[in-house]
Amino acid sequence: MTGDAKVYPQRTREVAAAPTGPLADGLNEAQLRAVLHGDGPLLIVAGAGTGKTRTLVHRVAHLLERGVRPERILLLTFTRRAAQEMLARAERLVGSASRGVHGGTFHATAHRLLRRFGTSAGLAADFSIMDQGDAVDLMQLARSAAGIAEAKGEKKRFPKKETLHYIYSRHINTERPVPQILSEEYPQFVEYEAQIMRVFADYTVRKAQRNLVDYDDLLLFWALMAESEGPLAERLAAMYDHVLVDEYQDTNHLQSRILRAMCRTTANLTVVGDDAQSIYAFRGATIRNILDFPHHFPGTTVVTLEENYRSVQPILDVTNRLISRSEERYTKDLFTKREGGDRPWLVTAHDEQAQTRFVVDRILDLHEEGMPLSEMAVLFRAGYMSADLEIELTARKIPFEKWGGLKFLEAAHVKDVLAFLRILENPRDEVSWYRLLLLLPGIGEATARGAITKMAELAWTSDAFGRYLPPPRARAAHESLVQLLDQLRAAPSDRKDAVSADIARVRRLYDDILRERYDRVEPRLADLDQLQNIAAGYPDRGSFLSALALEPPSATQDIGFGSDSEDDVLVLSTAHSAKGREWDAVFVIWAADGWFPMARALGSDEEIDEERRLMYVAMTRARDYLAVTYPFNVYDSRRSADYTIDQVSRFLDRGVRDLMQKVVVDQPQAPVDPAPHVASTLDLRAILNQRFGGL
DNA sequence: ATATGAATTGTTTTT
DNA sequence: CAATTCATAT
Repeated sequence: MTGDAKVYPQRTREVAAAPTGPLADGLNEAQLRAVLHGDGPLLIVAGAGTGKTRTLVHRVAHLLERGVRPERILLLTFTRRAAQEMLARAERLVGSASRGVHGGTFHATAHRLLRRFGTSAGLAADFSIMDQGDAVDLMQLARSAAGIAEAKGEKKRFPKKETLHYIYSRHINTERPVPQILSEEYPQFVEYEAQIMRVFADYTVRKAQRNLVDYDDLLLFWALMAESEGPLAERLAAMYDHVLVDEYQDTNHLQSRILRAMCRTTANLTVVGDDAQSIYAFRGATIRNILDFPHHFPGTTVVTLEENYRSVQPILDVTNRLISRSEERYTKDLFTKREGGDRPWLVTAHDEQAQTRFVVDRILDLHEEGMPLSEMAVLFRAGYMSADLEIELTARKIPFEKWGGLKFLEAAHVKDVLAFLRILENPRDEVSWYRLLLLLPGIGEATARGAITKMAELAWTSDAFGRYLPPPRARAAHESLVQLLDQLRAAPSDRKDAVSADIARVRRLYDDILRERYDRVEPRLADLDQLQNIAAGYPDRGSFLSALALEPPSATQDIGFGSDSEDDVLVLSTAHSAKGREWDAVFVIWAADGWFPMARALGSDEEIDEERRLMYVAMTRARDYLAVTYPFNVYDSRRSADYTIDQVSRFLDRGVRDLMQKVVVDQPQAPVDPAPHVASTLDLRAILNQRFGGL
């Protein structure tokens, strides 16, 4: 590739992907060393755009050609999408021989293993998986059951359910004791240590009683099984001859324990990662994993990939300097043979609207020059920051797709419907019962609790709810729910669209409830239609629910049905969701201090470093064109009626800025005539007030 | 005990 | 800005 103008064939994505051909073809010396590495631990330190995925794919292909059976290879990736993409590319190299390679996320793999071996480790076979929201709900039940004496007048400082869950999750994922987490991160809660521990104990008991497994359990149970003594652990360790892990910098301590246990006999572990792109510390990930890898696995071969195939040199100059401000890292200085290219732009916009206008105008310019929309992306720190842009794009009829925003599985109405399916699958699912009962007219907290207690007494048999006697005002609702559940249980489950049909039945009852409870009814109903479509792709309720918990379809477009009318779409994405992707042109917006880095992520040096790496990830997504923008005046709704003057992000310090071209965008066209001042005695408010007697 | 309406509040990132 | 929490009426 050169810096010359590109020719865009219909489907650029394929062209941008790896050149295929004979195995060794098109690989540089370092990549080849990694691919051909024999047995034993291998650490590939791969900078952004250095062909990390390609190397991993080729290595899988190489192992297969060496005669390793596909089902004895485990490929762990960060997202399911990444796994699929790699396996597809491997297939292009070696054909169908690659089918059968096990691939997926840590969580999905844990799930598979637990379904298969969990019963030998004392786990009930039909457990359900809780997503984060469910876990928080359950934590709330434990929290209120603990009867924390929250003196009314006093500032009740006991942590909220979300915080409790977060602390619990950190404890599992980072393996630090709870008291330590409290004293280091939540000193204000140290005094509640005893109660917090009690809530956690109760939470754990509830999970067991209700046959529920949360995300953290998936990893924890896998680790415990694999590390145990005896035949089960041996079986697990003998399952795979080779384990390969992508994005290793984003794994946590628990995950590294799992890997050590799974590879204890062969030590055939390959990990790929870039410490400079570690952006998941909030989830317990630690760059110690990648920095200490050679120590954990004696005899490790380290291969460093430094040649960048993605970006033009001026972009690399900027990103190299940006990341050089980080402290501890494997030093890599990325270089490229790609010539030409413009220096990245640093755009100071007068305000948010000017920023939006600049981005949209540039996108249209580039598009007119022949760049497809699908080769451009706009990146930002947090989902809500694209709101203004989305409005403008819609107005100008530019098709776009948003990643990592609102997930419709988290929408209340979708969770409501799923609650029905869940109690069918797992009648003991207290969280879902509770949610569902509260939906019914005439049933509130107290009644719901009573019903659940009664059902527990009746040992959760399928007719337990029918035998519960509701108070008179809830009669009708109880009756119709009993009927619905009977119908659902009686429905044939072997039909192809059984799950979808279940949802349709649920909606005969639920749609009316929805209309009552929520506004913006139409889009919500559309979501439910969408849910039915997704469900049609699954053979049965159980697999549908598990899949949903582990791989939520990220955008509605993700779902594959109907709405892919547009082929050439612009991508809007959070920096997190953009990881691992690349585009010809990238816009990083809201690069103002307090927004990127976010104000609330500035607590410690570690957090600031992580924010810097996040910006590094965002900027290194660009191949040919990069623009970083920030608005100067921002209307801050929190302080009423005042503008704040924003500073450019602290990461774009003097040295970094020197490598960029500075552009200032004012208000090029005056926006809609700002209220022509006409003297008038008309007072609209007063007129309206008089109408109602002038209160 | 529930339902409804008002106030408030706090707002990342994801498996 | 929406979702949660809080207070009040039924």
